[in-house]
Amino acid sequence: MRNENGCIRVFANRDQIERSKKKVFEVNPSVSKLSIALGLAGNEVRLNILFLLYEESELCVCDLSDILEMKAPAISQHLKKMKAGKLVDFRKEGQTTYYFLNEDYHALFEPFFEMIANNEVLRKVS
Amino acid sequence: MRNENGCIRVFANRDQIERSKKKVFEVNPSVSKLSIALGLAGNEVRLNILFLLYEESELCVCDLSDILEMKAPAISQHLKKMKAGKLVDFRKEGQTTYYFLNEDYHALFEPFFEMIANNEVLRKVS
DNA sequence: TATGTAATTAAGCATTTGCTTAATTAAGGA
DNA sequence: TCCTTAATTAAGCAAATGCTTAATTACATA
Repeated sequence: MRNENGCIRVFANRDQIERSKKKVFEVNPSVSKLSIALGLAGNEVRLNILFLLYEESELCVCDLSDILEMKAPAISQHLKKMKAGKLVDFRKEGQTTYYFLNEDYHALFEPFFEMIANNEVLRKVS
Repeated sequence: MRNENGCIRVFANRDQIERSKKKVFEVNPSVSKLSIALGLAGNEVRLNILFLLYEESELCVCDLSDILEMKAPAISQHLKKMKAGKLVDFRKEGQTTYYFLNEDYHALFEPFFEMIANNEVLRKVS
């Protein structure tokens, strides 16, 4: 009973496999969207940026550059990615660009930001 | 007023910068841990695996290979990373290895899994 | 108009990621 | 023992990531 991926076993739970395949197909839009958002948040620099925007409401590139002690282009490129993913939005004031959290992602990630603020992320883990 | 990262402005909010720098330093352990976890979950294949383990309680490499229609080594390598990050754990039964969600990460990601199950992740976004 | 600042974009590069195929390890059954 | 199966590991490689410095754009102001 070989399939195209090399698994051969006789005793697979065919119902479970078929049910799961259907499920994966159905939820694909959600998984796809969420994996992009989590991937963007899943970088230490970007998570710091998101957390700082959560705490301070809004910050400009130069602020973030000062706070995180990184060069402006590096910060700008991270913000560009998060802007493309809609995690953050911005407003311009003169030559300054202020970034802030997108409302939906603010809500989505708020529990994580609160955990970070209280420094209680996965206390039990490693 | 140039600093080492090239930002020059006179009108920076020094209090805000200093307060934020201190905060970033303090919460670093949480941010670091969480960014690793989110980075692991922030991949479409791995998020599918985590969601499937949430839905089915446990699955072996061959099951996941069948469901996701990917070769066993690819699945195995993803599981290896998540095992290293403690997101998943496993038990052996004969020559079969069953993987399941780590308890703490089950709790941490449960809201996301529920959103996926109901296909209601960021309905409003893009 | 000329100069300086904020931000972005471009180009280059080392590192990481995620797959592939092949080889290896380990367990079960004839 | 020999053969099959489950899983992992190794090796190779194309693509993506994340920084750097340099160049460019846009705005403010002397």
